[in-house]
Amino acid sequence: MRADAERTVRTILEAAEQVLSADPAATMEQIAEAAGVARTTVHRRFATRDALIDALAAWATRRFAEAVDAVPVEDAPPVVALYQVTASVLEVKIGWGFGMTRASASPDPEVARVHADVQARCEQLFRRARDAGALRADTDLAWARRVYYALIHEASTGDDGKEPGVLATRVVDTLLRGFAAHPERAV
Amino acid sequence: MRADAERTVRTILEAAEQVLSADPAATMEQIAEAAGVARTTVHRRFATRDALIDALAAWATRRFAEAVDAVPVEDAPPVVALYQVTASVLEVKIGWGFGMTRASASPDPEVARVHADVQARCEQLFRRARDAGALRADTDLAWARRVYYALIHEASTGDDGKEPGVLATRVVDTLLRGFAAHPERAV
DNA sequence: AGTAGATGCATCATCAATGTTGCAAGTAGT
DNA sequence: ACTACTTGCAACATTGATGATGCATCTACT
Repeated sequence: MRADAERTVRTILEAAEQVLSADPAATMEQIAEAAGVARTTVHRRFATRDALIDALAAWATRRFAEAVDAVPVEDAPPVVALYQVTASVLEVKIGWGFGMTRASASPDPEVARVHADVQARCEQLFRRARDAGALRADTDLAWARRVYYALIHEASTGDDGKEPGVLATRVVDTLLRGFAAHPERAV
Repeated sequence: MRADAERTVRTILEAAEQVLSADPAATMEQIAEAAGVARTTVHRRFATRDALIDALAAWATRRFAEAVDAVPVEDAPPVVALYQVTASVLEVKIGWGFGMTRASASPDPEVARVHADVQARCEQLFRRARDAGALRADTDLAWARRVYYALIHEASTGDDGKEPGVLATRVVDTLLRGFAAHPERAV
């Protein structure tokens, strides 16, 4: 593939993530328009709509895996690692958008594997944090992970323009402390 | 309208909420199937797909408004009121699903008004909580509200079968305290 | 400069979803 | 029991999205 074609593919995928996360029923036309290319070009690169979506899932998964891999999780205290992972993930602008939600159902087993792998790393990180005493001993890890995902999603879709570091601080801070002034006697 | 027709409309709306929140691009056929009626019946009750979606937004908004109105927010300490509102909202099984996300963009000004009203009550509740010292003084109310919505959404879409009270406890607890064992020195 | 590859544009076929209608069978409310 | 309403079913027209193709133009790489 020529270099300009490679760029086009990336542009289309980014536009697709953007458009589809806003409206999962968006048409190829809308995606093409957002990418600034003709609709036929999209079809030349991705045979069918499903093929585009699968490619998007694979792409988003790869980017997230890279973001997570970039952090030496094992070498830092759990909470520090959590912050670094969060910042790294938020660095990837695509948000916890359309591509990621489809990754687990991808027909490509490799994609599903990578996605499950990232999920497992996340789970593991929370377990370490709990075992290290950073999280309460009775923490429901599945619930904690879901809340973590939701917070990342909120942070990534909200007011943009903020530094990833600032957003990561907000996410981790909220995840750990909540909003109460006196948490120990909140409930 | 006859009583059985009234039931059918409700069944369709509930099925639509269920199906569309799982897949916003779902077809009328899928909705009809989920409702256990013929597709033509859906079209008889809702002239167009948009009409169905608008009706769904109106219906969901009304149910949420009722759930919020059922709580005497002013008569209780903010945190207690927050818990009660949460439980009341979670009682309404539809989750923070498809209907609610469309309510703010509804063509019916009355629906938009009610939706904005609920939002304002929520905002107000958080402000009271902050002013009363229950939330930290530097709390970003918009962020807190978004996190609150996200938590309700997660709680309502997760493992079902749990009592609304249990879920509400989990939501409010997470919102206020987070997961840290020692919040005061978490960050 | 030359060539293979890439894009835009116009056009076409196909298909699935939408929306409509008529009719027969069933049911709520009197 | 009667009637008006409701539903299911089958058939149909319409529309919009999808996907394919041929051709002219342009551009990246050698």
